[in-house]
Amino acid sequence: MSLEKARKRYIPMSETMFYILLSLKQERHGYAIMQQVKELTQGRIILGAGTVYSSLGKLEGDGLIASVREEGRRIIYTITQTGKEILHEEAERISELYNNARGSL
Amino acid sequence: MSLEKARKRYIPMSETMFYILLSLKQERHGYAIMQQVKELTQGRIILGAGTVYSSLGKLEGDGLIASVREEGRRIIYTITQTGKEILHEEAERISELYNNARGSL
DNA sequence: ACAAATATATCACGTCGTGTTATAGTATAT
DNA sequence: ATATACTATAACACGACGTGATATATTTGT
Repeated sequence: MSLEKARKRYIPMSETMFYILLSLKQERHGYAIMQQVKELTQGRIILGAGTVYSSLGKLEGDGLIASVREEGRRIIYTITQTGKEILHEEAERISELYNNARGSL
Repeated sequence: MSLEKARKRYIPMSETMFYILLSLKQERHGYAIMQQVKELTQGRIILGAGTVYSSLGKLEGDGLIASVREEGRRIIYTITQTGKEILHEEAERISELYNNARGSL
């Protein structure tokens, strides 16, 4: 899939995709992502296994993440350059959203 | 639909739903919402007619907005108390998202 | 040894956003 | 006056996504 197409599909990105991508700024495997996202959101977001592994498949297929190695059953992923660019754009979108949401806090 | 069910369905809320709900803090009709959202996002979000009117139907059916009156063909909506509460929770969620996203800006 | 936690995979389901098409009134320009 | 663009709402079909459920297997703790 082209970067252009990836951009179209991933902006706006779901909260789930965003947190998975964010957690992969450091190398991690699926199960560790679940724990990291739970921690980042103080337990608000509990990702199910189905969510994590299907999301990883999509993100990898679209070139936003890549598997770097395997450790036994574990498959270790990391974010790609394309993924970083899209994450950055996503952060800008969230910033805009935040500025518009502040008045409702 | 109960408030409890509405909360479950609307958190996390889509960006589209959020902006429509936000724009209804002041009374507005569908077409005016399209323009308001375009303005709030500096042209980034252009809502299609299908998106706006189907979203208004869902939000009204779930009690987050209500039609207050009609002016010819125009149907004027406003946010309800339930809608305000959910909008507030949503703003809190976005705030958390923003704090986690800042490192990627 | 047994239970709980770790770890991945896959399927079916419902919801949502969007493009498209349709319809029609209103305002502006030529 | 008439054509064009803008305003305004409605309904449908489609694809993408998030999730729960289920299955399987390994490892760790008690």
